[in-house]
Amino acid sequence: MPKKEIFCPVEVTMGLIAGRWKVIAIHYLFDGPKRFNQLQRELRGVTHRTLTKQLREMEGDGIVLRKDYKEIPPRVEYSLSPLGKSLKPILLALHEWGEAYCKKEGANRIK
Amino acid sequence: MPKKEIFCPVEVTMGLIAGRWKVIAIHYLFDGPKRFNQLQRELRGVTHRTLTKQLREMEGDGIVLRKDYKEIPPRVEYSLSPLGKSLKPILLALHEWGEAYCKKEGANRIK
DNA sequence: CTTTACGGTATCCTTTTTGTGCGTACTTGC
DNA sequence: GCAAGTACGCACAAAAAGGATACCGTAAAG
Repeated sequence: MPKKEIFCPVEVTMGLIAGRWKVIAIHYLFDGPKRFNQLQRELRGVTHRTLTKQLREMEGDGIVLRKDYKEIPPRVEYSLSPLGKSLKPILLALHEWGEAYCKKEGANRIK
Repeated sequence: MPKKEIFCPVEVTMGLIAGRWKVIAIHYLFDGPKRFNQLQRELRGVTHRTLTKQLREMEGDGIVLRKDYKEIPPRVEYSLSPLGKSLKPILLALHEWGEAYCKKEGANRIK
């Protein structure tokens, strides 16, 4: 999205979670800390470049934590910060609504 | 967003409301039906082309209704469908979280 | 007679986002 | 000794989103 002045809190939140893989990444991170490649495999389809970018953005926004163990071969763990965990109600709301929507969609297709 | 297979309901919902002006438009439509130009003025900054596109997409997804009065000069009213209105909890969650985030941001800046 | 408003469509262009593929430094397993 | 895995960075390319502008037909206002 191009830059735009944001006045409404709703947009603030959207600005932080809008990103092709962010919500799903957050979703998976609710299971607990994950290593980079583990996450990438779970998200099936992200390239490392994109995943890195989105995780780093979320780190910058304070919703994801990055722990670099400085080992060789590299080991990096991503996890949700408390702020990130506080997104749970939103994720739940999105999930619930999406599920209901899909059911309705299915029902409509039968007609 | 480029095309991508969607497996998770969370993504379904995000796919429908991700769009530069969609959530704010929905926000304003919670006030009641609005005419096109009225909405455009309220959203300060959208071009009519973009607003048209986003409204039509939402119409296609079933969350917005479009009533064309077939008058001259044209009169078209947009409103939320019941499905659109059912997004309220999500909007509220986004709003609440965004507000809390902004306060925290402000607090951090003072440090 | 000109301007303004309405609700768009069509065309072109810029910005933003995401993907592709290569390179890296080092270790472990075969 | 060679491949595979780890967590990226980087240059380049493609795709998608959004914006700028012109135009349309009609009518009311000035």
